[in-house]
Amino acid sequence: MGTQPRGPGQRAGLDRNAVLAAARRVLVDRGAHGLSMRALARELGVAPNALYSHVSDKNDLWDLVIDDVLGHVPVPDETQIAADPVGAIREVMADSFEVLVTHPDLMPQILARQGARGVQAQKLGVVTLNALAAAGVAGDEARDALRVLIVNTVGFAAFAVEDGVIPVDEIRGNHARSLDWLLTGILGR
Amino acid sequence: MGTQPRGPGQRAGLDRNAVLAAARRVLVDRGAHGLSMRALARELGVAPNALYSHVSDKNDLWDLVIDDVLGHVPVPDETQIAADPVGAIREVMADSFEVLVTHPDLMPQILARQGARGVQAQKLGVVTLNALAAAGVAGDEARDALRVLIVNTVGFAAFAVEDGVIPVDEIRGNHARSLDWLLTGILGR
DNA sequence: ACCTGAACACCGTTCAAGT
DNA sequence: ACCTGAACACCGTTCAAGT
Repeated sequence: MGTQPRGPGQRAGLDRNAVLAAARRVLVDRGAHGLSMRALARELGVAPNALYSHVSDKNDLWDLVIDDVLGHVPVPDETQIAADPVGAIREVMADSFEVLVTHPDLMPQILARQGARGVQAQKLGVVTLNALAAAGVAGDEARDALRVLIVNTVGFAAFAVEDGVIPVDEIRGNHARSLDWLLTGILGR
Repeated sequence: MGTQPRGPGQRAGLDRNAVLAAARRVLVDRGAHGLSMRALARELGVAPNALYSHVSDKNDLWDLVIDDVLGHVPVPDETQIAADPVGAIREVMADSFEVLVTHPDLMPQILARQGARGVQAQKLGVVTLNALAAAGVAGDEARDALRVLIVNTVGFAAFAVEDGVIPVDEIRGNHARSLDWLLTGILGR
């Protein structure tokens, strides 16, 4: 729409939030594979290196994007956890799977950074630990259980590659059953 | 060692096996991240595009490398499976974890191709299904169980990134415990 | 502080040509 | 059939300079 090219020193009016918003758009349009610094700059109508004023590097961008995605997972409230802790755990994991499976090509990055350390990720971790405690699982066992549940859910989401031979419905079913099995084991029958 | 540069038409004496062997070397030296077509060509003292005579593309190379890695997992024999099927399952998964954790940065690729379809991968799948059958799990349930066990094992191996804050020993412990829980659930207490 | 231009050291892959 | 040279369309990141 007639955006004039800028010379050196002319501002584009970017900030960390605008960069994230653009990253979201590139992510849904071109997938995680297509989310490059240069493609992101193109989306913003900006020189590639301009991004480094708002993001320290691509790793920082990944952290931003991943926690943004995890922010879409609904968090069960305390009364719900108290009423049905096991149901709450099942729900968090099922909801997480649904959100994660939207971007299966993003999951490798999540696993490779050991489950994401962002604000949203930690929030999900805390409520799951609370639910486990309410279900009678605490201490080392709870930490183990949380990690197993995360690896399982992220792993199945990663398993659901776009051009995959296996339909997502089937993988969703696998994930649900794995949840049953894990909870049986964790809760000690 | 005085290797003369070749002109067009001069053979380098490559074959699919030599390419794989070089890929193995690059993989241990520079990691999965450093295993590029160009780096592989450099290792072989050959032009980058020369590889396309022995490998259809990089995806094909990944398939080759992944199945090669999986080939290092010891396969339990039939008598062992018959004697202690559950122990055999536990052993295959633990052994797989040990082999896979050697190249944690390779695991994202494995998950993204839905568990590897190579010869070695299928062999491991068949013996695990046999062990499940011997333990009384068959049909759909066995197929589900196999997939859950694979996702869990590959997922934990992916979780063990090199520069990770979490030591491998701890992740190995998590994996062992997750195996217990899963088997408890799968075998119906 | 926020941006551009130019550059560096990379990628995967294709196409034409040589033997 | 197996290889090289050259090229195309990309990467992430840094450095100097402009306002």
